[in-house]
Amino acid sequence: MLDKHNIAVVDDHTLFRKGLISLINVFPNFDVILEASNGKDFIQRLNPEQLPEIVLMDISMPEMDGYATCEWLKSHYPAIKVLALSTMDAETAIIKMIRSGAKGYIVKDADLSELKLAFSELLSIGFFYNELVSRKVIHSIGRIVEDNDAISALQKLSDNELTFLRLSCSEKTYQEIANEMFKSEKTIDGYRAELFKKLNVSSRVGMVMYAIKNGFVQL
Amino acid sequence: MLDKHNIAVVDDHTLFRKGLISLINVFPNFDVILEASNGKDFIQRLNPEQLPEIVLMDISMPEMDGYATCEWLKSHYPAIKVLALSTMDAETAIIKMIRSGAKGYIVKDADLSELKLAFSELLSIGFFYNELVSRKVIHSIGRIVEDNDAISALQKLSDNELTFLRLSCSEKTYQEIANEMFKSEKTIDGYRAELFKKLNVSSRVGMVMYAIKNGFVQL
DNA sequence: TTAAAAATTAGGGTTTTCCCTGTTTTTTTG
DNA sequence: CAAAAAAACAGGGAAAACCCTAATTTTTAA
Repeated sequence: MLDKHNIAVVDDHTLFRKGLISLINVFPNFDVILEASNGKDFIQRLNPEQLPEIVLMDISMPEMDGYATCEWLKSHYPAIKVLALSTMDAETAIIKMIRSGAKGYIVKDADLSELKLAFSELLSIGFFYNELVSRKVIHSIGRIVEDNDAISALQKLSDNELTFLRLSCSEKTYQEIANEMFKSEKTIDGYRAELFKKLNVSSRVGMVMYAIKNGFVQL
Repeated sequence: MLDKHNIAVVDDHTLFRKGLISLINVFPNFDVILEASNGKDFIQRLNPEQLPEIVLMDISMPEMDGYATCEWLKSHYPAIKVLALSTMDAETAIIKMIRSGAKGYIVKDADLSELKLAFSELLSIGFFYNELVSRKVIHSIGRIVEDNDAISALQKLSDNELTFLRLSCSEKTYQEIANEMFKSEKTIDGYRAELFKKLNVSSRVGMVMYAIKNGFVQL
């Protein structure tokens, strides 16, 4: 009898999670020993006596998202490998997740063989960067080399910029946003200009779409 | 040996679909006989010799989405019951799907027992409206009664309005959109005004957010 | 405790968006 | 065909968004 590898699955969509677990348990050498609906839930359930080797983790989750959970794991259990799982193939999401310490990235419409491959690679060579991820990463690095504005997407936004960004995803005017943030209109105009640069957009619509695409606001 | 009920599963996310199928096949009296990755694929694979009784169908899919597929089924195989499956609990999505002929609606973070219940109800009483759906529907009807602007969200948009809406989800100016559509700026301004009314918004940002939220554009 | 850096505020001008009202053209329908 | 409805187009004006440059205040760090 071969020893099975322990897997954890963290995803807020119950049906998806249960389905995934059911699929994984069919693999002869993998065993799901832990499931959780978000990062906080996961940390609570994590039993130091029986740690998973691999955590299949969704990015967008309530309470505590994939990025934060990944960061937490990196500092608390660096040996545990996170395989990020997402519908988004947005470059920033992938880069951000890898920066947070994920060892691999797989999209939800991958097929079963790819998931199995990802598990194997994670255990053998410690990471799984498929063609999609490689392409995005190279693209990102390429852009950093040829145009160092483009790190922008990964630059952190200040609290005020973030608040402004969120408030901009509405029908409020900049003036109204200024009032709400107790700042002058000119300050808000500064946030706008700064965000346009950082996010590489040139209109409020572009900014809002960026915010939605990258999960800064939820609809 | 009891006769099993035939199920079809239509979802573009392979991992999710496979997982779901694996889950359903555990149910003793349900059997997945057909899977497809979108509406077009589903219609192609549909075998009149062996029709499913229930189709578990995602809403947002490439090529042909849940609404269109549902409409097609309503006119071609009215006996087949569609159980809409979505991450969105947006009111408009639910209403729109039900209008398209879906007999039930279930969210992806429902639990397994709810899925089973939905199947049973569909077969016994022909529909499954859980508490969530009922609430949304009632809310929607309520709004229609007290404020008949609100049907707006469900009013159809003309082809030009739809094209304009999609093009607006970008950093293009209205002038650029006008050129692209070979229309005068004033005509485009008319589309804008009409959409503001229909979608009940008052700014381009609001319009764009509506479009994204309701799947008129994908990010 | 200063010098440097970052954040906030300002002035002022251009473009785009928004919102009226009304005319002309095209399409639909009795 | 003629009336009605829908679509396209227009003028013009106000508000909001956008985009410079630059001064002042606050924070950071040598």
